[in-house]
Amino acid sequence: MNTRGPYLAEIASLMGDPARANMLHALMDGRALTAKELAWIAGVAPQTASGHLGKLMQGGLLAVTVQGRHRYHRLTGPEVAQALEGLMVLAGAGTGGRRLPARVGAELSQARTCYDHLAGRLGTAIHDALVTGGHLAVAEGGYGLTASGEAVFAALGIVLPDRPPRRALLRPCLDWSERRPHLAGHLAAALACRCFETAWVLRRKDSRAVTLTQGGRAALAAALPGFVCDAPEPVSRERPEPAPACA
Amino acid sequence: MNTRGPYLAEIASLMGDPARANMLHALMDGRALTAKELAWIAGVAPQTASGHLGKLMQGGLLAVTVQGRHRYHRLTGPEVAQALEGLMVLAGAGTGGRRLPARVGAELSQARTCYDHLAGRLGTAIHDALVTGGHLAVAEGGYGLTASGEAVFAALGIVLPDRPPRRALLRPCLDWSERRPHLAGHLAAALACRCFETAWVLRRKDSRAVTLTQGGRAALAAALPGFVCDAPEPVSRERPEPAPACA
DNA sequence: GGGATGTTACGGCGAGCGCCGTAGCATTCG
DNA sequence: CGAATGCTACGGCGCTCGCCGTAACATCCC
Repeated sequence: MNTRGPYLAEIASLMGDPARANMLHALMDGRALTAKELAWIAGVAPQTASGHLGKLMQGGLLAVTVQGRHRYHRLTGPEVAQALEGLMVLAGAGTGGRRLPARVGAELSQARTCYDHLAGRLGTAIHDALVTGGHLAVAEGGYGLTASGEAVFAALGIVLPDRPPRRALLRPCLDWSERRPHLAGHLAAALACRCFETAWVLRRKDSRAVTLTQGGRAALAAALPGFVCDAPEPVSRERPEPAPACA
Repeated sequence: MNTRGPYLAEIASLMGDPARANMLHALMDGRALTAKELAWIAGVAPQTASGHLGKLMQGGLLAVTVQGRHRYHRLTGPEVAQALEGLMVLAGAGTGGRRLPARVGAELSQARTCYDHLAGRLGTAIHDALVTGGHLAVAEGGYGLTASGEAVFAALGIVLPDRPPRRALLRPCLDWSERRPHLAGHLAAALACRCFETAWVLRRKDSRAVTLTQGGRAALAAALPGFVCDAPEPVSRERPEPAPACA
């Protein structure tokens, strides 16, 4: 008989409430937010949000770090983000595609963060350039780097871990807007981090959408021959944040 | 603001009902079942099941093919199975691991089907042997084969498609029980199909668990040096089905 | 054609749960 | 210390939705 269904339903129903789904979606960029921020994002009162957050924590989807009178909530790990992405692939295809409100959809699918790495056309462009350049090798739990690949990351100013990290070095992650893989994993996170540090890529406020600057485009193309990303300069309605701290 | 949350919640809540989750879980082996069978699996009356199936179809998760007075329901595609697997990774980790009822869990995590390919320890063993043998190459939308890899599949009696199929040739898929990747994609499906044809692997009744026979172990090891799978011969409580038809 | 089977449509019952108001606890700041 | 802020606990309201009984329709078998 079917013994796993109930557990599956337990997790899915946690994500199946609009308020909770909004919260989880907002946390997919890997940052930690307070209960009040999440309440605002979900469009409910703080008391309601508190209840939701409790359930999500009990379900193991969220972890919390207390800092003074603030409680910062974050996804417990990349698996959670990946599960959410898997659902968004279906939500995007949904009843037949055209469900993204035009502008927001365009910005998000152009370039965004996915948990702690880059996604959207930008993310898949990086993936494709590394693939066609022969910089990736199939390794135990995902991708590894060839010699030329190590050179590319060195040129980008990213130091490779001397010991293989617990988390996979690089790993494909299905992009819900492009329906093709982008790169996740330790190095993908390091790359995203580097991009924010150097202001090659800028975060936007209240959105997972990000912006590739002209400098960033040049820097990536220099270190990574074959990189092309059609992302246009932003119309800059709301000005992007200055390079934020990078944990 | 957050515009994708609602769509995400819509899909997740479809999976968030125990009855529907059981149905989806049962369909993850890629076969098509009738409404009555699904009703029995979910433990509800046929009328109730009909309602659930209607919702799942409207949500785009299920497709139906009518055959006489029977209506066969199946997942609309591998994306659905992958989204479900993503959730099962979380459900397995859940509140802390030990949630699988011992025996069923052991059988399922030993070897099972995942939509249309092999998973569990068997699936990851095949993946690992191909990786360490250097038979896989990173390709556009997933993995490709090296020359030696093509030889392996030829030795297994699998003909490679002469034109690249729409679906990725090979693609890693996170295994919820092993928490490591196994192989999905066109060739993985072909391999599973071949395994059932030749009775290298036998399906079990009413379960996604499968059994690697001695002959299968020998055949895989012969074509794929480095393949080791600790799967024991089954205790054979319920005898496995004879090799079923393979679409 | 008549009965059996598989499936869907409708309606009412009941429970679960999301929502917020009030209240209480911890932390920070003036 | 007292006020303000962030968050959680509790309780009641209201609505949704899962469930099944009855009924209707289509298909198959004899």
